[in-house]
Amino acid sequence: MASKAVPSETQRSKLERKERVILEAARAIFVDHGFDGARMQEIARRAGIGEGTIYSYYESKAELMLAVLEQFWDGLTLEAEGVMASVQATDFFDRLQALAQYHLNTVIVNADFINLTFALRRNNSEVSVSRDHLRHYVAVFDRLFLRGQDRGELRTDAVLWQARDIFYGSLEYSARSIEMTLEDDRKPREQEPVVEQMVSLFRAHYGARPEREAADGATLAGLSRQIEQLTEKVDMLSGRLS
Amino acid sequence: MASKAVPSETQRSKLERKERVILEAARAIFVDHGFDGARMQEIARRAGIGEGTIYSYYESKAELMLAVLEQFWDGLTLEAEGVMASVQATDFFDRLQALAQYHLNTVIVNADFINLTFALRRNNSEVSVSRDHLRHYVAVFDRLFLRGQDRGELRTDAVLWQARDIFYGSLEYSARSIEMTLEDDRKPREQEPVVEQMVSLFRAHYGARPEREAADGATLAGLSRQIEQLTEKVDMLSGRLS
Amino acid sequence: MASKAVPSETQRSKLERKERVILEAARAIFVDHGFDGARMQEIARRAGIGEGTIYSYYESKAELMLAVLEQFWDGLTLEAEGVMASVQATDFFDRLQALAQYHLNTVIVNADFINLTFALRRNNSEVSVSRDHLRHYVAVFDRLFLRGQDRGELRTDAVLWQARDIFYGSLEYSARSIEMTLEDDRKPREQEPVVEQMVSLFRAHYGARPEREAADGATLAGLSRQIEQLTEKVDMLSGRLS
Amino acid sequence: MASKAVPSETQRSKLERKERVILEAARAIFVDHGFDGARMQEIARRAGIGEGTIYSYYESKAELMLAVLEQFWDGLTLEAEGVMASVQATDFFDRLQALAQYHLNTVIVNADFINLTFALRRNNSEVSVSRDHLRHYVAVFDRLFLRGQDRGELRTDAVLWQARDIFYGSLEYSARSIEMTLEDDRKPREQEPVVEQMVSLFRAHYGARPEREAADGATLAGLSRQIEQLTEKVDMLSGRLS
DNA sequence: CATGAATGAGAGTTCATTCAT
DNA sequence: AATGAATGAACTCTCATTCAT
Repeated sequence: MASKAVPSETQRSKLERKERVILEAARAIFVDHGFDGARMQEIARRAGIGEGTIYSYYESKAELMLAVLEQFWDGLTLEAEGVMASVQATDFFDRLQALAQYHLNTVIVNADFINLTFALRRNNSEVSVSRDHLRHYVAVFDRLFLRGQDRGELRTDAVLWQARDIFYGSLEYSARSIEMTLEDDRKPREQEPVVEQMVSLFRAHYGARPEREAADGATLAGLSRQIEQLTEKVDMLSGRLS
Repeated sequence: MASKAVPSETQRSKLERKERVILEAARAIFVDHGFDGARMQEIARRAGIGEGTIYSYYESKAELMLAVLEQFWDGLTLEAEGVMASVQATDFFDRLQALAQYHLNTVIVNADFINLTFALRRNNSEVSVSRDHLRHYVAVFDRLFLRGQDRGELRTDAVLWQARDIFYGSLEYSARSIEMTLEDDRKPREQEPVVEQMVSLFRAHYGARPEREAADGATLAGLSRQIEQLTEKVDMLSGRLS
Repeated sequence: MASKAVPSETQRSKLERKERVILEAARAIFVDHGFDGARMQEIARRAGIGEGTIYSYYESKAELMLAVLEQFWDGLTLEAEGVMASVQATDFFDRLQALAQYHLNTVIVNADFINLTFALRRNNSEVSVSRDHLRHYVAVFDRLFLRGQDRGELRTDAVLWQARDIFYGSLEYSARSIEMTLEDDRKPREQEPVVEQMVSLFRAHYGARPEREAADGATLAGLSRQIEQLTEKVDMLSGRLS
Repeated sequence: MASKAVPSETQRSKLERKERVILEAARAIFVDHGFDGARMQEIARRAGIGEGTIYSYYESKAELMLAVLEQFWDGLTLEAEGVMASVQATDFFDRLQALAQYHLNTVIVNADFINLTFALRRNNSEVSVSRDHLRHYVAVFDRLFLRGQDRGELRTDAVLWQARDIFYGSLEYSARSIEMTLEDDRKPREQEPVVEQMVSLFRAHYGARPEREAADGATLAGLSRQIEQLTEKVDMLSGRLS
């Protein structure tokens, strides 16, 4: 950088490439051995560089881990958005199925990192992925859900946060269960039923019901939502006062 | 002589007490710093004993961690069973609410350990809590659900594993969300709505529906409860303002 | 001791018996694992007593080792003297053969201790067997040799210390060689030839030679013995082949 | 780049020099305190390097000790061969005297290591110098002796292994005696008489006797050698059959 | 006197980080 | 900029010795 006034594009891209190589190597090693179990030497060897070189890209092991985790979550977000973009269907439930499929598989494949992200948030203040990175990921679901409501496919009185918790929570719990049965049982649990059941739960529970009693039902549901919104306002007010 | 052949009750209980002290200290330190971050010296200091003493109770750090984790999960199971035993109601949904309440709170308080349990299962084969310990815990839900089906309160075509995944998965995900809002936001998410929404999800989705007014009745009851809570909040708010 | 003015014979002998038990156990463990490799706990367990008890007999591990070593050398001396006493023959060379046989076997069986004795003399000033104990042992040879000179069986111009060095040194070196071939070779070196060659060396080199035919006689006798041994081997071989 | 692909001669020799420094320091500390008594920290301090550095040259304390011991024995072998090469005389006994002188002095100076070598072979399987290293050393004597037989200076019926055991065994035993008198006595035993007596023993006992009865003696000796060769053949035959 | 649970200093070893080349 | 040899603090675990019972 300092050696030339304007680093050529080649130099810049070279550095960026090396940074990617380091991140990739670090990711592989961190996944295999966890944060404490990973050794910088092994990461360097896998990246095909010297140990010291890592330190001209990242200040410490913790910072490297952080970069890996943030890249991981950003990657997830991009992938999830890619999945949403590539789904032809406009129907909410078809799109939900695609997202569920993607998320379930992702969680199974990357369970280590998802665990690590939250495990490290607690007892290693140095390695704490910012909430924003995590929120961006779940925002994919939020957008899908809100659009479903806008399009009249979902009940308008549905509570977003609950739907979100159910969606991600159940899938992650299922992933863990699936993985545990993989370890030594004969018949491992499959992924498809999990996805299907999730979609059918959403269809039954959050799907709009265009039937006759809609009037009364809608009235009650509407009341409920109004109350909830009011509650929220009161909460915020109370928050400001404290 | 006699003291050797038959260790007196005093001696035996002394040893057992010391073992408990060690486990308790170990648990505290492991929670604070994770497995690798925990120092045996600190555990010893907290237990008020010498470092070497730990090793006459547990062969290694890993074994100690394992004992802590298994004791933790066994404790959770016992507590959950205790909660179920102490709930007077026989109604499935009331009992479910009690269990959800307990689990949500437990998961918030002990998120560290739950994370640790699964994080260690992956990259530290030495510290791997047996599946049985984990299964015993979720069996509490399974028994409750099956009984609900037997009593005709739940649809008999419901899939147990899905219900279980939704129950535990959503609650744990919610707990994580709640905790993240606790860290630095003004208005933390509350536990009660999570529990209530979970119960009402089960009621709507898994509940047997013999009568048609049930839906309305339930909704009205729910509304009533929401209003009550809102009232309470407004009261508190006005209390603060005065 | 203090509890009664005069400890009864029973008490005294009890203590002595326990002391013997400790020494025996210590010896076994020290031989198996060396000084540093031996653990006091294992010695106590083998002696069938508590760990602390050892310390009321010996101040430290080093002192215990010292006691073991001194007892060992005293035992060797007594045994060697016993061998000398039990040999009927008065002929020097017959007696020498008995002593050589005993020493060679002893050195093979107790090589560990002999090594340990001298290894510890160097780098562990605490565990240093007094020279007297060692001298007492070799004095057995000295007396035998001097008597042989007195009786006119040995040249009077022979140098005692050289004869002694050759006797003990060669036998110990042979023992080491024999042991090394024992480890993994098919055909281990035997003890008998070593003893015989030692005796014949002494006969030839230190024996008084009054008669001239003695040389021939001795040679012929040697040939006769060699032929006998060969016959025996051939017999055994032909036995196996049949 | 160039520095990586081809480590300059300077770099290579630097590493080799450091390795020598470590070995030298380790040797000094091991000699002073024995294997278990030696502290890695002290070795590092003496070598003027950090503790961890040792471990990039040797995997463990045991491996370091092994390297020290093997270097020691290889060094002895080279020195002994050097002594043999530098002796002008072709006469067997002159050459033997040189070797005896060298060995006796070596054994006195390095008694620690020789003891350690064999002490560790027993109760520490990790630190066991290969038999080959030890055999190479004694092969110096074997070659000298066989050449003496070829040149007609030594009796052809002499048994090599006995001569070897006597040579090395006596000298080592003498060394030990000399050392023990050094410790606190007024008049220490000297080295020269030991060497001289050893040479004169060989001259008298193994030297060829060109005197008159040579005819008869030779015949008898020849018979003896024939028998011995036959014995050896029978042994080999028996070895093959087992 | 005998015990063995408790101790804690000290051992070998690891590995993130530094820095001379 | 890149390297990897060097570092040494910090780790887990051992075990001779002590001492309350």
